[in-house]
Amino acid sequence: MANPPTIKEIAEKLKLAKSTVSRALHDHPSIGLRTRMKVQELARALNYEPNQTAIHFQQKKTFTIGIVLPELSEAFFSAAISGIEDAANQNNYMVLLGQSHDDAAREKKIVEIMKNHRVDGLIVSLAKNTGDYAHFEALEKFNIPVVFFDRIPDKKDIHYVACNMESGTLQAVSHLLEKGHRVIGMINGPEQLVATPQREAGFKQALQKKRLKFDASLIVNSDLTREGTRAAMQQLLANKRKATAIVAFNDYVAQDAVQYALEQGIKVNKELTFVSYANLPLSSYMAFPPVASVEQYPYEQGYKATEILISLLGNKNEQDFQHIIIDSRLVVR
Amino acid sequence: MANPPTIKEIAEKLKLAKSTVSRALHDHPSIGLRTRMKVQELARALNYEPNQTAIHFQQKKTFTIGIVLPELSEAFFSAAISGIEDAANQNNYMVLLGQSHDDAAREKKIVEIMKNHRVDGLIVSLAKNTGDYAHFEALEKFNIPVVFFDRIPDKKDIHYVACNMESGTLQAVSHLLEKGHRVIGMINGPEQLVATPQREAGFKQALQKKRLKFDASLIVNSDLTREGTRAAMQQLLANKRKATAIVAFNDYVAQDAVQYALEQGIKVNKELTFVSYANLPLSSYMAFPPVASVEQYPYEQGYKATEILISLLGNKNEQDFQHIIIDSRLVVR
DNA sequence: CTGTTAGCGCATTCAC
DNA sequence: GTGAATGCGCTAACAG
Repeated sequence: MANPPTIKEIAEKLKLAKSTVSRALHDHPSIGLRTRMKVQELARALNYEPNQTAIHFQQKKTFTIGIVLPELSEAFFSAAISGIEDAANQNNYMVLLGQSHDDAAREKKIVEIMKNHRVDGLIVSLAKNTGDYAHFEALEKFNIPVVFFDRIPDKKDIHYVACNMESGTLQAVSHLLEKGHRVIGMINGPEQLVATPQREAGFKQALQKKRLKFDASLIVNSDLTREGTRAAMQQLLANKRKATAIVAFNDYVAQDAVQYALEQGIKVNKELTFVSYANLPLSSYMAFPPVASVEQYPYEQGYKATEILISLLGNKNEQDFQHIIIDSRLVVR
Repeated sequence: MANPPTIKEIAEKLKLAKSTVSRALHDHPSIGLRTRMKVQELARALNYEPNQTAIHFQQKKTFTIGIVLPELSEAFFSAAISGIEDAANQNNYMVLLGQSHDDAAREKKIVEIMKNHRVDGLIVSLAKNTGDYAHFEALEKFNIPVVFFDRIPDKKDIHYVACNMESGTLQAVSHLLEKGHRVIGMINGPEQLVATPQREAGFKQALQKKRLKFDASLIVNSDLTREGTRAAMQQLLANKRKATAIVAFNDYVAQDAVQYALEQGIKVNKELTFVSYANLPLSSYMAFPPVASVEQYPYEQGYKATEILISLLGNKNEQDFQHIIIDSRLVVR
C-alpha cells in the first residue's frame, strides 16, 4: 500500500547520491564493489523495481510494440500472434493489441491511438478493405517503424513478411497428379487478394511440368462465404469434365465444399479428394479433413515480422526495406 | 523527423505559460475564450499530440490493462478477448497481451512483467496448472486490481466473472427429453474443473424434473484429449442401456465423439443425437454439428470482467469483491 | 484569468 | 569512485 520504493529512497537510506545508486543498480564499472553490493542488497530487500513509466518517459522508448490485425478468432491470426509475442518477449518487448475486425476505419483509429501511446513500432496485417495507407505513412514522421505481414499493402516502400502460395500449390497439385488424378478442380479466392493469382500460377505450373494442358473451366472462384463456395462447387460438379480432386482456397472453404459434396451423396476423399490450405487446428476436427494442406506458417510469419521490427528499432538509420517471403509447403496428413 | 511538438513549444510561440497552454488544451473553464482558441488552433496546426508517456509517468496511471489468458487459439479465448478489447477501448484503455500457454511459470512471469510495466489492472483466466496465487496476491500491495474470468482461482476474496454450466445443461437435457429421448449419455470433463460437477448437477436436475431416475453408468469422463474422448465413447456405446443422445463436454469433444461414432457406422444425429457446449464457430464447420449447444458467452464474460476492472480503477476504495455469474443457455440450431 | 514553481523517477553530464 | 545538477513533458498547487 505504501508507494513502491524509488532510487531516491535507497539513496537516502544509504546516504548516497541518487546517481550513485542508479549506477550501482546498473553495474556501472565506476562504482566500487562494496557500495554496489550494499545498494543491490538493499534494493532486493525493499523489493525495488524500477518504475518503467519513468524510464519510458525519460528514454523516449516504451519497449512496447503495437500489433494490429483483423481478427483473432481466425486461427491464422491467433497462431501468428503467438509468434509475435514470443519474438517480442525474447527481446524484452511487450505487446499491445488491437483488432481491426476488418474495418479500415477502426484500423486507422487503432493506429493513431497506438501512436499516441508511443509504441516503439507496429506489426500490422491489413483489414480487408484498407485501401488508403496514409495513417501508416504518417508514422514515419514519428520514427515508428511498421512491419506488415500476410495482408500487406500494395506498395513497395514497406517492410513485410508474406507467404508465397505458388510453391505450395505446385506441390499440392503435383501430389494429386502423382496419386493418379487427371482432372483436378480448384476453388480459388477473390481476385483482389495477392494469394489468388499465386494459387493459379502454381496450379498451371504443376500441369505444365507433367505436360498436361490447362482447362480454365476447372478453376472457379468463391468469395469465401459459405454461399459463394457452394455456388463454386455446384459449378465445378456441373462441369463436363468431372474432377476427381479439388484444391480448396483454405480449410474453411474446404469444409463448406465437403459439406456440399456430402449432401450430393459424393463419397468425400474417395470419389472426390480434397486438398486445402492452412493446416489449421480446424482441419483436425473435420469429419472429412483434406488429405493434404498447404502450410502458410502463421507463427513463423509473426515471429519473423517481429524480428525485423526489433532490428529496425535497434538501428534507426537502417534505410533498406526488408521483405521476407516464406515459401508455402504441402503437408500430407 | 523533428521532435514532436510539446506544450512548452506552444507556450513559447504564443508567449504564454506552459500551464496556461495545458489548461487551454483541456478546456479548463478558467481560461479565456480568446487564448483558448489561439492555443487550440496552434496545437492543431502543429499536429500537437500530448506525450502519453509523460502523462502516464506524472499521473501514475498508464490507461493500460494487462490481459493474461491461456491460449488465443482456443476459440473461447479469442472471443473473450474481443469483449475485453471492446470494453477497454470504450473507456479509453489499451490492452497489453500475454498468453500463458497453460504454463503456470510463464503466467507468473507475465504477471510480474506487467506489474513492472505499471498496468492499471489485470484481466486473468488461469493456466490449467496454476495452483499458487501468490503472484496475484502480490499485486494488491501495488494497488493493481485483478479480475478473473472463466478459469478462476479456488478462493473467495477475488473479483471474477464466470459462467454457470448447470442451467445450460438442465436446458440441454430437458430439450432432449422433450424430443423423446429416454436414455441420454454424457461425456463429462476432468473432476478438477468447476464446470464438471455443474454439468452433472444440471443433468440430474433435468431427469428429476421429469421424475426419471439417474443412471450413473451413463455419465463417463474424458480428459478432453481425443483418445480420452474415444475411450469415453467406447464405454458409453458398450453400456447395456443404449443412449440415443449424448451431451458432450464441448464442441471439441463432440467432434471427436462424432468421428468415433461415424467410424462405428452410427448415423449421427439420427440414431445418436449430439448436444454440446460452446457454440463456437467451430461447430458451424463440422460436417455433423451438434443439434444444440450450450452457450458460454465468452465475449460477454470478457466484456463484463473488464467493466468490473474499470469500475475498480475508478473508485480505488471499493472493498467488496465483485462476482458475476452468467447463466449458460441452450441454443438450438 | 494567467503566471510561477515544483515534482513525478530516472539516467546522465559534468564536477570533484 | 561519488555527488550535484539537469531535464524528459506534463499537471497541479499556489500566487497573484
